[in-house]
Amino acid sequence: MFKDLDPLLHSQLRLGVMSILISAVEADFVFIREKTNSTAGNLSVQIDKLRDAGYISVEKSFKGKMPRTTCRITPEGVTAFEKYVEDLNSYLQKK
Amino acid sequence: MFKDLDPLLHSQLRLGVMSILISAVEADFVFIREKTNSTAGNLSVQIDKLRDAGYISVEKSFKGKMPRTTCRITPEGVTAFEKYVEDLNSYLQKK
DNA sequence: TAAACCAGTTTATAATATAAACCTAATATT
DNA sequence: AATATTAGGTTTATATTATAAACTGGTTTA
Repeated sequence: MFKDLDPLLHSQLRLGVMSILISAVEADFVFIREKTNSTAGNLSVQIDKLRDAGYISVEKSFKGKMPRTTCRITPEGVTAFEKYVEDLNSYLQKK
Repeated sequence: MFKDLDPLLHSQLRLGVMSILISAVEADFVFIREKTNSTAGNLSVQIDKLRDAGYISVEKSFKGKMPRTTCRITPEGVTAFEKYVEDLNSYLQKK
């Protein structure tokens, strides 16, 4: 009846990160932090988890002299996100 | 950009319980346990939380000699569920 | 009458999310 | 030129949550 929901995606902040990345080519740390209204510490941890799962790739570079962290969704991330959305539908059928 | 998700509903098991109850007049403990494929202990805890929040009502009776726990969704529960589904949509927009 | 079973509850533990504290370097202030 | 402030994070500690294990009270079966 109900599909198991990917626990990595069933988290408000990680889902927000994935939601941003699925509709953008890339997004940097500060942009994501602002859009998700999260703290840097929490975002840092959640980005690590998404990267460890292979759902996103993370690239560190410099914008001028300042560090910059850029995230992109991977093909596996796209697949996982789409599956999550589909699985979620098993819970949301209206009466 | 993203709506905060009601933490009480953003839980696989509690969402499953609410999903069952929104489309049924009532459902008993055993039925819910089977449909959600959960353990009795976990379900007991999650049902308490939903009841404490006023999202469901819980009635204890006997079916013959055996105890029976029947759950129903409350109007507040319906409202909360509908809001959750709507808020969730802010995360699920497809590219 | 003992063993197994049903319908749960309580409690302990594991997992997770979040915030607080910290780090390194750049820029602005006195 | 020192000192404070800001930027862009990371690490670590704590609070919350989910889950499983153990237990309770009663019932049915052998």
